[in-house]
Amino acid sequence: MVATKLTTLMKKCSTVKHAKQIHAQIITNNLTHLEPIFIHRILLCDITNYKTISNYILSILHHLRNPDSFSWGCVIRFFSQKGQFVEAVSLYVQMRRIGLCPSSHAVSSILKSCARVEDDLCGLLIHGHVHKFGFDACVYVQTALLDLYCKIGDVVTARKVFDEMPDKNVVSWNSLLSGYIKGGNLDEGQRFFDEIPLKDVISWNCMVSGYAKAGKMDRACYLFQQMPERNFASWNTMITGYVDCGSIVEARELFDAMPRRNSVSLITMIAGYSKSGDVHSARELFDQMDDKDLLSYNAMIACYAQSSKPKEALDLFNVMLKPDSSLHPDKMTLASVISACSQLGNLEHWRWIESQINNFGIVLDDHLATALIDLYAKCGSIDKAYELFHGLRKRDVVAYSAMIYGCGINGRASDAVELFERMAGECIIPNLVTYTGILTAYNHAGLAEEGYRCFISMKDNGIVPSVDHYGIMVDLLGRAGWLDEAYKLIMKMPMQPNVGVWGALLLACRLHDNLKLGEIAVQHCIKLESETAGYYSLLSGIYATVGKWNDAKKLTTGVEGKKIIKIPGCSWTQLV
DNA sequence: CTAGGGTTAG
Repeated sequence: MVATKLTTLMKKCSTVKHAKQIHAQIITNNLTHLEPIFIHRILLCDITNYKTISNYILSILHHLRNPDSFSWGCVIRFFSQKGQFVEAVSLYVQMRRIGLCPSSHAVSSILKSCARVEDDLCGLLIHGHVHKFGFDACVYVQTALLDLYCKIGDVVTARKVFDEMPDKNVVSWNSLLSGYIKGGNLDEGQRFFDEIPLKDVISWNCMVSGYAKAGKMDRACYLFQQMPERNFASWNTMITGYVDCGSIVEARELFDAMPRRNSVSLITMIAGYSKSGDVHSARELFDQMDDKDLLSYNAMIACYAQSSKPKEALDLFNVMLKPDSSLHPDKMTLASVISACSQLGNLEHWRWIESQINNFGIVLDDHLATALIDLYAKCGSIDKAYELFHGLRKRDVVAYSAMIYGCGINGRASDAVELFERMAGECIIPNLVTYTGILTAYNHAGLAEEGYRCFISMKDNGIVPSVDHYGIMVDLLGRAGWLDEAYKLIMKMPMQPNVGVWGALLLACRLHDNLKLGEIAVQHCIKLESETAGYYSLLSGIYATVGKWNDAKKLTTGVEGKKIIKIPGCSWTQLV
């Protein structure tokens, strides 16, 4: 019997090529009545190339002589499961236009799609269909409905749906539990969790995840230990929890204690090490991965970019692009790569990045555009940066900060101030980075008084200046010749001044030939950093200017070479 | 229904 044989083959089918062969045989044997079943089977295929298979599935659907509710339902479920939610919704609309009644597959899938894109309007419309087409007793549809209400934040209605369900399975319980947890209602969640008649591993994971996300690791750990069974997600949730509250050591202990690890475990640890600044350990784990996927590369490249290692980030990006790797970079990859490029501040990278974006068909979103704004601004093309900035869908604190800093380093202080004020007008609270930008702008323009006023106003926004902000201020006051004020500011610092702060004062002393403060500054500089040649050179410069030739000579004897120190708020300054 | 990734400074 050909039909039986083909059905068996379809069950085993796992590639597009194979599916097409079977499909051809169905056509030649005139077995088109099998096609709805065929679609159902192919949906079970585990095929990695979603794009190709999506188009193929659609072409089958459109070539069916009589596509019925079942066929449509299968296809809609396929798109929903593959994360193509918008496509799924559009297919549902098409199906309704033909006048077909939706199957339970179609309705539950479309509810899931609405939930994922948080489209409450479409969701409410489908809620009507649930009654209209008689799915009040279908546990799948009802569960999808209650999950939709959880996802759009309406737990009360979700509870109502739940209470009216004639049948409930563990997924229904878990969905509502997840709704309570997501809404931050841990106590209510715990009470509900205790009521679940047959808890599965997901019920437990959900509860553990709730405590972990709230930073209550003690409670999460207590539950974790009581779990009757654990899967990858259980362990990975705990690791994420420890990483998020900065306990990288505990995270690692758990990671090592896992009976088996998957790529999520490794990526979570890599991101954790990245956050704690341990690039070496991150790379060690990355190298241990057998099959590195896109997300592993993204995590490692991001780690380098965030740890001021742009060169390494770009090197790894190039490894990823090797012809045999078949990995296709996405927005996440490019965001880190752009960040790396702008750290290098090299104009050549600009064109290269643009070609990469085009090559890989990456569509700019606000995140990526913000990274590009930074790149353009650092390359001195403030107009291009502005162009992108105006094109943003939503301008957040990061975008404003990048733009303000960009104006600052390009000597456009008035633009920076205007942006800063417009930002306040939009009720966006500036953060530490924003103040670094605006103070840098004042510094570059030599606007000491305005800069100082801005610095003082930081506390109005509840921002505590960091040591770097003090560095910029000392530089700003010092360059303006207000050396005593700069020194007083250092004395009032609530934290230990670093070499950047004292270096800025020393530089200002050289600029204005202030020997008294210069000697103090240089003492602190050499105490904080043993490489002292540059500091002594500066001091000897002051001695020379004020005519103390002997002191100058004493200092310069044995001192050779140049020293580069970093003064926050200004560019790399080479001191001779 | 549970677990992993991006942008601003230094």
